[in-house]
Amino acid sequence: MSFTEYAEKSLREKGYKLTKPRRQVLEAIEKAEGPMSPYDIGKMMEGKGRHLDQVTIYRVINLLCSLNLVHKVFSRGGYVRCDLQEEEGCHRFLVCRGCGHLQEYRDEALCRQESQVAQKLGFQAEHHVTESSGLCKDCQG
Amino acid sequence: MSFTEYAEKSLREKGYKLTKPRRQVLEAIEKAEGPMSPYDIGKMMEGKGRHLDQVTIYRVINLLCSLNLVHKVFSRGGYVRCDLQEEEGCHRFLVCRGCGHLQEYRDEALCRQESQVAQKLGFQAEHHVTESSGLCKDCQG
DNA sequence: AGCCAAATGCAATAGTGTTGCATTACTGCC
DNA sequence: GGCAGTAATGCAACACTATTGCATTTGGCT
Ligand SMILES: [Mn+2]
Ligand SMILES: [Mn+2]
Ligand SMILES: [Zn+2]
Ligand SMILES: [Zn+2]
Repeated sequence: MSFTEYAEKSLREKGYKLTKPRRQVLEAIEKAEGPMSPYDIGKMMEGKGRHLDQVTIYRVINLLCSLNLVHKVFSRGGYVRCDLQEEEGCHRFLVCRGCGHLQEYRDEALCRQESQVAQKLGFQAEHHVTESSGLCKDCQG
Repeated sequence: MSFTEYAEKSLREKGYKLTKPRRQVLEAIEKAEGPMSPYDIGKMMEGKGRHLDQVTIYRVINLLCSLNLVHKVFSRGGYVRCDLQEEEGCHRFLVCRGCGHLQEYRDEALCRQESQVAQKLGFQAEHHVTESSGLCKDCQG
């Protein structure tokens, strides 16, 4: 199931309407290679003759983020589609400082250890947001 | 050694000038309880009768960030002083969703494991940025 | 005191994000 | 397929975040 298909299914199941702006934003994010800002999406639409209000784009993105269908990449600015459809737990990112390549991953053991370290400090962790920077396979050596 | 003292010492040692705007920003960040935006700092100054240009505040903050004297807290917006003076490695944050309380910590084992997981994916990690959300001691139970 | 590189101030510009309210358009139902 | 009701969008306005270029000032040095 493609990203857009999965996202549309998720929206339906949760009672959200499947509107034209939502479809368009999903399509834009599906096609994009890297993180897109809401502004980028607006420009892309404009380039195709269509028009989407900035506020609408923000609202759509917020919804998608809240459903974990897209994630904000803090170290880069912008939003990317989730590549780990329906995999539970915390989704993390590897960000290559050479080529900008982004990889999403998940690791339960890491979550456990992270929560355990927090516990020692008296903190009850619920969610971990991590972005590691470094070099991807292609950019090493 | 207080935050400001340590920061001023660091700036000197690295050949940066110790200017009035830099002192003022350091003082503002030292006093602040939570993360401050550059705009917040500007308003605070204005409130005290002084005036600092926004651009200057941004430049000072960028410098302090590059020296790891302050950190940006992505999940909240805004910048906080580093509480782990001169402790090597990746500094992480625990962010309470109840009261907003912020705690900075460090854990080498966590870094090792995180880098190891990345390695398995062919990625050579150099730095980890983590913000965990959950409940602090006071906000539990 | 005087030099000068570094840093600041100012002006302009662009991107990010939010709110309120009138209008539109999905969805479910007949 | 039309209709009703609610959810979502469009628009207008606004506030905050961030960057650039250039003229001017100033901290650190001799
Ligand atoms: Mn994900
Ligand atoms: Mn720190
Ligand atoms: Zn790379
Ligand atoms: Zn708390």
